[in-house]
Amino acid sequence: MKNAAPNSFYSHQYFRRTADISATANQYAAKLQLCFQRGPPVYALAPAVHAHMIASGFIPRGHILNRLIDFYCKSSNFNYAKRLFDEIPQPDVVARTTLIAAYSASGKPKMAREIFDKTPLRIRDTVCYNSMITCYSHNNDGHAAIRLFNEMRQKGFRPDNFTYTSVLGALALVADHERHCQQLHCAVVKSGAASITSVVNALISLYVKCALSPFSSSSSLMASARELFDEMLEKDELSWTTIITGYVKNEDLDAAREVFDGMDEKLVVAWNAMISGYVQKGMVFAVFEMFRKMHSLGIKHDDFTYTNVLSACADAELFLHGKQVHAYILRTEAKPARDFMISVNNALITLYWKCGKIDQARSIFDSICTKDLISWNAILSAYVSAGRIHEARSIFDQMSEKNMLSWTVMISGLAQHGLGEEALKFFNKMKSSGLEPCDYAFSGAITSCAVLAALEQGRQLHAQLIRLGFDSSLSAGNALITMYSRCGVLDAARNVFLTMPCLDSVSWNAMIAAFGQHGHGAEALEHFEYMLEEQILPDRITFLTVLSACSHAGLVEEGQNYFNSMEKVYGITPGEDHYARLIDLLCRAGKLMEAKNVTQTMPFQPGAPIWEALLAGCRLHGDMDLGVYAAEQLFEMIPQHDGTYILLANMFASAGRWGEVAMVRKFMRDRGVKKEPGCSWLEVENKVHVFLVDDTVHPEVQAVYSYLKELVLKLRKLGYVPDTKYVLHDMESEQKEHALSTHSEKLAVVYGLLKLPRGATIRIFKNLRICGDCHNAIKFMSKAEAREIIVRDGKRFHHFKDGECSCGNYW
DNA sequence: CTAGGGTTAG
Repeated sequence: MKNAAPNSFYSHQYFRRTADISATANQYAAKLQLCFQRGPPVYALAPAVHAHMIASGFIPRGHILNRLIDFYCKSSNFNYAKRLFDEIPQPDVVARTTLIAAYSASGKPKMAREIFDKTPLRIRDTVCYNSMITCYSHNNDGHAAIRLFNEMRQKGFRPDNFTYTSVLGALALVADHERHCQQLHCAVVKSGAASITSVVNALISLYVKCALSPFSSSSSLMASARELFDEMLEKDELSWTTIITGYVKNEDLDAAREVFDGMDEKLVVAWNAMISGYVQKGMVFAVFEMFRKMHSLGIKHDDFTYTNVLSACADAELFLHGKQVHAYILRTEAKPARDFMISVNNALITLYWKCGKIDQARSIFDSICTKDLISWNAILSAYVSAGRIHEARSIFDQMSEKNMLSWTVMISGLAQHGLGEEALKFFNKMKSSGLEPCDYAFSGAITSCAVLAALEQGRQLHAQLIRLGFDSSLSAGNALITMYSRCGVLDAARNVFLTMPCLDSVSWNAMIAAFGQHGHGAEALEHFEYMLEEQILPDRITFLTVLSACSHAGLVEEGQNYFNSMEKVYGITPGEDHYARLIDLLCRAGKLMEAKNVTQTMPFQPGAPIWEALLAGCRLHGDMDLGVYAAEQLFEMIPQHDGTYILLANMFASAGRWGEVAMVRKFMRDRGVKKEPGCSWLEVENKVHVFLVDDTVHPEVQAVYSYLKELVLKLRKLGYVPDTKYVLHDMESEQKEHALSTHSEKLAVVYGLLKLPRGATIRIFKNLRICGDCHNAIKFMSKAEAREIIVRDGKRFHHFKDGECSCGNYW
């Protein structure tokens, strides 16, 4: 808050003391002038001054009325200002310019233009043109601003300092090349404006903006900017901060710091610029150092300083530091000032939720008197990030104004919590509400397609993305890698990965996970090594994907080595999820005792994921005793989870111990645990077809059953023998074979064979893990029908071709 | 009445 007024200004005392029923026009003018000098908060006093005028029967006209209108505009009482304006029979150019500026500030260039066009040419002046040019520039329409500048000169108006400064700002919006800078630089010199400080400042900021463009060399343009700065005859506050922020934006903090250190009187703005540079680079301790130095030098922190420091704490999840800063603010700032610090409160909401304190974030939110859109979006993100979707929805519904971010937060939040259909509904609603989705919104929608395995829809989104020019977006690219991979098109995922202009750890993690899920362990590990070569540091997720990849491909030793290197080489302490994957890795290789040892030597008590991995390993290798032990632990921890019962029953069934199988099933019944029914689906002609186990719902299911019957006879001739140990019920063997033939994945594959054109790959998705007999049968189908069949089950992908599966029967 | 610098939401 610039020039914050003393507190007494918030009461009407100031006016009451000087109030005089016979105040003259000159006295009112003086009073308003005084308010104007005291800074922005005092604009809010317009109603008080106006009330006094009304009470004393004074009718404001001319200059005084204009100033009153200006004050109403600036204290966001715009509607009232407009009413006063409309009552003037023939408003002069000053009144009109005031309104143009107000429309400009509230992002309504069309309304501003309307006032401007209705202003007769004979009363127009340079200031009026300046306002309109600035309005275009503020609303990102550089070309319109430049057109108006040319028009103004054509009509004989002389540009002044303000004009040049504004127009340079507008030119910066459209210029992105070194050549532009040089041309404009020449034009400024020719116009004779090159000695005006504000014009040179604008020129410097033009060089800075062009330096940020990917088409030009940052260092040479910044060198030119610096030359302009060094040669300036009269530098003002803005000259210093423009060059400092220029360096900060171009990520040259050392150069910024050098200029900063050379300032005699360092302004708050300059401090804030430096701090924001350190925040963006994640240099938290440099941020704190600057914050403390300001304090010890007696330079007052303002709301920009606070928001910067708080966001540094939020990014680094330094909860205690953030809390201390919060306490410091409450101690230091006078109470009335707090209402003006909405940005600080918004930053506090973010601090608290990023540190996992959702309810504290909520109480900050509730304490804000006049919440803005950022407050609402911040609390929305808080609930979404915590998976509290219900509360998030209720916040979303309460919002009177929503912008792109509000929608995007909802879309990506729903997608990340597996609510793909809902997310896509929001994406479509957003479009129909007239908002153009940004690349983040797209990445949420694409993630939903990954969740739903909706390949066609995902492809369409990809096409739209390219049309809108978002194809170089990092977040959209990362989402596409995952989407194509999870829809079974590994090649497309790799193509996206290869054509992305830059990659971050998320991109690498997504690609490594894709190779891993498709059983390409070697490529996954190869990409991990490439990632290191590219100097991208692996994170917790990287190791989860690497360990999974090793597990899926049976690379036990490699996996163990990577696990051991986590802490030693990369300083990442393995969490429970990492241990669960290590155990999974060991179990699959039959090293059950080693896996059990890990559970005993781990630095924490084993939880459900650990026992689940162990139980799955015991089922695979028939270790009944250890399996039962693991299951008992799981019954204690998550008694309602159906997976435990199924794994245990499967384990007994494959050993032919039907008594125990029946017992497990009785347990399930007694405890009211329901098995999630098997369900498979595939896309045919852009429509999703779902098959349940023993399906009777799909309209064409009879044709599927009869073709399946035919097919099984054919497969038997090739050597297929139904493996009835995968049927959990104890029944006659013929019945068992029938039960096998109703599995949803078989139905879906057969539907694909019937409906998809010859040679087209069949892509099936299943909610649970694929059953052993189906796995075997589909191998035979791929040979008999000469088809590539890809099945994504609950854990991974199986590529069937020529009677073989990419998983090597190892899943 | 008009210009140019620093902040917060994924």
